[in-house]
Amino acid sequence: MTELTIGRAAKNAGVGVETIRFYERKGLIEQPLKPRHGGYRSYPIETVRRIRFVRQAQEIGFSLREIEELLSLRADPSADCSEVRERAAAKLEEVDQKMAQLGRIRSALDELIAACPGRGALRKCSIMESLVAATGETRVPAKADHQESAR
Amino acid sequence: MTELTIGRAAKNAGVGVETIRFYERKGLIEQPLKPRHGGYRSYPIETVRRIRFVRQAQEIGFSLREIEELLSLRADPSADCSEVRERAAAKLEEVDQKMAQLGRIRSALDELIAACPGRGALRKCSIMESLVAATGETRVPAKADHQESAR
DNA sequence: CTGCACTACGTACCTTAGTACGGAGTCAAG
DNA sequence: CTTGACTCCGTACTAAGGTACGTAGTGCAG
Repeated sequence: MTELTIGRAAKNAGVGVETIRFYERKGLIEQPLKPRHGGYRSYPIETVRRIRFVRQAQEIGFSLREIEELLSLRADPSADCSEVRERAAAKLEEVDQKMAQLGRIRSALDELIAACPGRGALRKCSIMESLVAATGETRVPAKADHQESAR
Repeated sequence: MTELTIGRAAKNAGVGVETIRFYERKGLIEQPLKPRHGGYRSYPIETVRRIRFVRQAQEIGFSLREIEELLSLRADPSADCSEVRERAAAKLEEVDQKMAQLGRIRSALDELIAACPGRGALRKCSIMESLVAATGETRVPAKADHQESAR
């Protein structure tokens, strides 16, 4: 049997026991309400993977709610796929936006590092300036509010 | 003059007025303690850009504390660069890790979408399965604790 | 010169994501 | 068959990141 107690599962997943119970309450992982050994929870390694996924997804800015949405995406051929496709496509969009932003910050950091030991007059000195240089300045109207239509 | 009131700055940056005050307290943006017009805060468009940066960085999983660290990176040729370089390199590392994870999720979503309308037996049905397939299964010891050395 | 919108400041309150606690039951090595 | 480690459950507490609120002071369009 490849089932783990909550303690072992927590250790393997790199979280605390309480966190697992918390995720269970939140519905992020199915609680094993089957009559388990002496009233103790028992987890398949699958659940450990799931918890790891949750943590990794958090690191890149997904909330638990969003992660639940991700995890609930299932391509069941017997169900109507179009809805799942749509939701998956929407998530993909989000992911791509995150990648783009990450890429901008990455270039800015690169530039910063490159500019660092350069002698002579530096133009790009901070992340902000590198970003502006890298993205071509997002225009700020600075005026033109006062009478707004949509809220 | 290209200075904005807090209300205009907030609108331009896409946040609430209270959020700007909050960021000021946190030290994320410099508070204009210069004797501004009638006791009112006044912001350069630069600050609006900064706030936008904060929001974008949050979207990809940086905390306000980390964002402050990012923003404080400055390649000043007159200061000692090595420390800035080091911190920038560390951040770059973090960014790359985020990108990798984002990439994995992206592939999993791609695969999910591709698998969706396929007739016949589906093997990869959920994000988790696509991920496992994409990453080649991280081994879980499942045993070998009970007597641990390092904490 | 008046009125409404905007601002200041401080404090209180909210949500998200855990963490900690206490008392009672369970397991298994010795 | 005892004892120390582990688990159960419910409730309480934290920290981060805002958001709202009340009172009082500006600013400017009409």
